[in-house]
Amino acid sequence: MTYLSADERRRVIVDAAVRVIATEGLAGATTRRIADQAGVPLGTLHYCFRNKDELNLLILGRGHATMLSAFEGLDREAGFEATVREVVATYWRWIRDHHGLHLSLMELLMWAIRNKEAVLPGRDVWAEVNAPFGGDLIASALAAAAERDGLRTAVPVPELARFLIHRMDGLVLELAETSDEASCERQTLLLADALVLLALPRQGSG
Amino acid sequence: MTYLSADERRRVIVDAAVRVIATEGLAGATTRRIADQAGVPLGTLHYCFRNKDELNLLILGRGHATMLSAFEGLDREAGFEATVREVVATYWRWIRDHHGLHLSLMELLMWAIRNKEAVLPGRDVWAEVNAPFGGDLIASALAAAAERDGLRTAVPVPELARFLIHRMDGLVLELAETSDEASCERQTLLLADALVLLALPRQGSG
DNA sequence: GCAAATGTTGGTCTCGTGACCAAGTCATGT
DNA sequence: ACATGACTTGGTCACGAGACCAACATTTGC
Repeated sequence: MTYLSADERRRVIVDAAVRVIATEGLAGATTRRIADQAGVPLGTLHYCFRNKDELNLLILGRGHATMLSAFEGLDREAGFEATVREVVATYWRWIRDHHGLHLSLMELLMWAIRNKEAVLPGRDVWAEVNAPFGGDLIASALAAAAERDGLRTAVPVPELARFLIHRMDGLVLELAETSDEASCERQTLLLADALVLLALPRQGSG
Repeated sequence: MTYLSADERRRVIVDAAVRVIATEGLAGATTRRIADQAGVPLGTLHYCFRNKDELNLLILGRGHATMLSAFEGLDREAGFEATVREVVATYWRWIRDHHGLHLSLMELLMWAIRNKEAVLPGRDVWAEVNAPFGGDLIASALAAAAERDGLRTAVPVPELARFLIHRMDGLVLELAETSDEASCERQTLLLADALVLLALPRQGSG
């Protein structure tokens, strides 16, 4: 095994861990299996990480970062409706192509929620792990698009972003349960429609 | 310990298991803890259930049944919009008041998905566990309400029902992550609005 | 080119925990 | 009193986490 800096080695192990957890689930992602997948002895793993909690958090971070990268190709010139549809479609494609991983990230998220205090005493797991992703990227993309259109949305953009993100969370379960890609894809179209309708100023109310 | 029929004993244990899983999570719901909570020795638990998988499935079923009962008071005379809002509000109240349980049910669901073949070889976990709940109850309530209004929805009612159910799934995570009830409640209002907008026949398209 | 720091190996040990089972005991109806 | 079903006890077996270690390899600074 080649010589790597501890940082590089950590990267390699976390990558392997992401692979393991995507296929085996959180419960099946034992330190031994991860070490095995990374091609390093167990001792190395304990040399690189204080404990499994630390590793888990890094997996969560890496997973979200991977997801983030799916949104890099977003068209930053498009109008509001086009942007909504593009974000939803991109998100959907990512889930479809990585649903094992996304499911596991949800398991990890639940784990983090349940072990908040033990894992990150006093800190806000959610804000730390997710805000850079959902909170910023999607909300700001939508806000910028709305601004380009001179659109003052009927519902605040951050609320629309959360609506989008968490409907997609539901979709992960839906896909895992039914394995019906066509139906799930139809749901994403529905979601895009809904977001557009919610955003447009309405006749009836303010 | 009093003598009970095996069926009664099973009921008691499943009840205890639901309590344990709601507070400790799936990983923390060990046979020992469950037996402890039920006030029976560990052996009794293995006397009553073939194995833990069987118990898990029963917990899942009980959890969903509990949830089902929240919808018993639905107004079966109301129109479409009122029914949508009532279903969403009822669902939301249940989640808010039982979010530990709902979170655990999602963990169990993931477990069932990952162990499909081992647990229910050949059978469809999802259809068996969830269809009686979401698929039937909510979809049929909405369909009946639409019919009362003479409303031919722009989107098929079953799709609206799935949209509703899985947006609520996302909400469970959202609530667990943020603990921000007010924000989550606003999201439910948004969801109801979206469903109504999606259902109404639109000007632009067919 | 040498020494010190850093990373690697592979193995072992303990500790806790989890699922599960076999053989026994007890209650209850007949 | 005795058969049967209901429960108890005490254990087995497997496995994961985490810690430790002693020798070995590779860099890096000097």
